[in-house]
Amino acid sequence: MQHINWDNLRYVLMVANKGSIAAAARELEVNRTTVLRRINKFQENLNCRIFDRGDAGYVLTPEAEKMIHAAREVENTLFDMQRQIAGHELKLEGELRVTTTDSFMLSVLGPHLATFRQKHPHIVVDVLVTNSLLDLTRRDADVAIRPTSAPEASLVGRRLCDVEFGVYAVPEVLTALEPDSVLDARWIGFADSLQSTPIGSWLEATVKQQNICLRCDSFVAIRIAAEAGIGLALLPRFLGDDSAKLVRLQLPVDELTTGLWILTHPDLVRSARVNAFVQHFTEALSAP
Amino acid sequence: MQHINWDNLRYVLMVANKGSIAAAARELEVNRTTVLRRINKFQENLNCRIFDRGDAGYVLTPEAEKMIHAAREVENTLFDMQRQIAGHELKLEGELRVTTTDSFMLSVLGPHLATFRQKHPHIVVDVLVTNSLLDLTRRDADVAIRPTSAPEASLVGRRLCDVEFGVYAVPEVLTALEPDSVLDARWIGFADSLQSTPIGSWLEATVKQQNICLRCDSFVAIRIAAEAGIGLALLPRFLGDDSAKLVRLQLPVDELTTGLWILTHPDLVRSARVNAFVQHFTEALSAP
DNA sequence: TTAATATGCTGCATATTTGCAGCACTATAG
DNA sequence: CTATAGTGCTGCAAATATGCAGCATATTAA
Repeated sequence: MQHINWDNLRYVLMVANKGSIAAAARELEVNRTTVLRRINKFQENLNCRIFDRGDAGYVLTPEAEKMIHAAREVENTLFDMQRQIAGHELKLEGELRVTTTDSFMLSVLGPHLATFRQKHPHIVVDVLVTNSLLDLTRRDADVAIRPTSAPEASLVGRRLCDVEFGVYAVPEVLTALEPDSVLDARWIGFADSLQSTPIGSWLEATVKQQNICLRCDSFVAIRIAAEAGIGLALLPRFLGDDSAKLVRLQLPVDELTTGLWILTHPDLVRSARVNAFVQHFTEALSAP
Repeated sequence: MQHINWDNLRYVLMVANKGSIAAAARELEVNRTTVLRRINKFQENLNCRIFDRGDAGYVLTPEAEKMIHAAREVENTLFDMQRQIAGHELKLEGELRVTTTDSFMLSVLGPHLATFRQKHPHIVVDVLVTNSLLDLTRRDADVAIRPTSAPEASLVGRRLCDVEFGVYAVPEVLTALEPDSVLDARWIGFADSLQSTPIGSWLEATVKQQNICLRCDSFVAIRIAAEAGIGLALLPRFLGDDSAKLVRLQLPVDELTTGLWILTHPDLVRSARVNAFVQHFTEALSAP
């Protein structure tokens, strides 16, 4: 009996998740051919057809559903295991993965990463700047710094500071405004992960859909668009006030003030590296 | 972050089970160096020391205990999965693993394997002749043919026929016997898996320990030893009666009559191959 | 004591896996 | 319609994993 290669299971699961060899290969950061061959080898060893060819990739056979369920169990067990191990790591050295958005990278993390590096020269920080949410459960990242009104219950962390918002535009846009017609003007909206935040909800409730003329998933990009005169923009004040071209409107949006949080997985709270990082940024950014 | 190779987990688990690189390599049927390198790679990627050097191999570090527990869970999940898949295999082709002892191979399976092969030419039967018990849960084998008074509750199967026993010896040994001193004579005893059977218990209760001058884990080997004049032997009648050199004693051992069973795992009862095999041998061997 | 057997580990040769380039096919946009 | 972008798949070259031989050390048996 031929042993199945357990590592091929990881590939099978990714193809099942992503729906195609090519997409799975991108996620796994290997060549497409590798994924194809491993899938075929796995099916051959197991003597079981897991995938059928679909229009745009691979679809699971009905009989493989249970198998994928088992594979997911295995994956969860192994992620748990890895977090447990990482959570007990007491050395102030090695890799630490931190995720945040481009805007907070620009404004918040940049200066303090240098001081952290000076204090802990043997910790290698991988900063993952992305405007989509990385999954701390799956070890996509060890620490997340992001704004949220209510952190996920499964994570632990602390509030670093408040992020205040303001509505901004270039003077040309403001001049063209009719009195009391701010909400009928052209606005820059939110895409993807920004859409499902409280500020995204606010904008959706406040501005008519046809008045949204552009959507971005990044505050930096929104600022650039606003500076180009595309429309009104709701921005964190640290970004808007910092622009030489933008003027802030006297539109009260205090209720949108949001906490900036530093979060990690409960399994990682005892990790020396994670602790060092959280402590450093808490001290650097906390309100007095 | 470096992905851990899930297949290395299989190696880690085997080293944990066997206690040394060398023993694990034998079990996994790979070179020792391969095991060593995979262990080291796994520890390096996980940044966690799993094993310490012991006097005679590798011992688990205390912090790795939880990890091994998780690995065992993974293993069980994957064995379950494989059995589920194999259990739904409807083709009368491919590999089938059958385990039995050398004595039943000689006397029972041999002739009927040929007729099975004629009937099902696309099923490849791997016969695992061993006097130790293979684990059907772990897929060491798909079907077991062995004598037992009570099959394991977790397995399913049927009773093929009765195996009657008799006490045998060569005439020279019988001539040297004092009257009514059979139980004080020299006997050939049972080793390993035969020891913990009802016949093993009977012999232990019936013959004094100092009168056991040899132990074997195989009835074929016991017959050979008896034919060499070493002592008295308790043998299945199909083996003893078939010997030109051995004489059967008029010692009543009817209560030792044991069922010969064909067993499989519940997950495999719907497999076409398993069913074909079980049916064939049931018909061939069942009492009328 | 010596010899044999077991263990882990290192360096070189061989085998296997992976990446790359390209092909065929399908769907979409201009 | 053509061009582009996406998909899966095949064959060759490069990279990686594995096996083999041998060394060092420890244990056991004669």
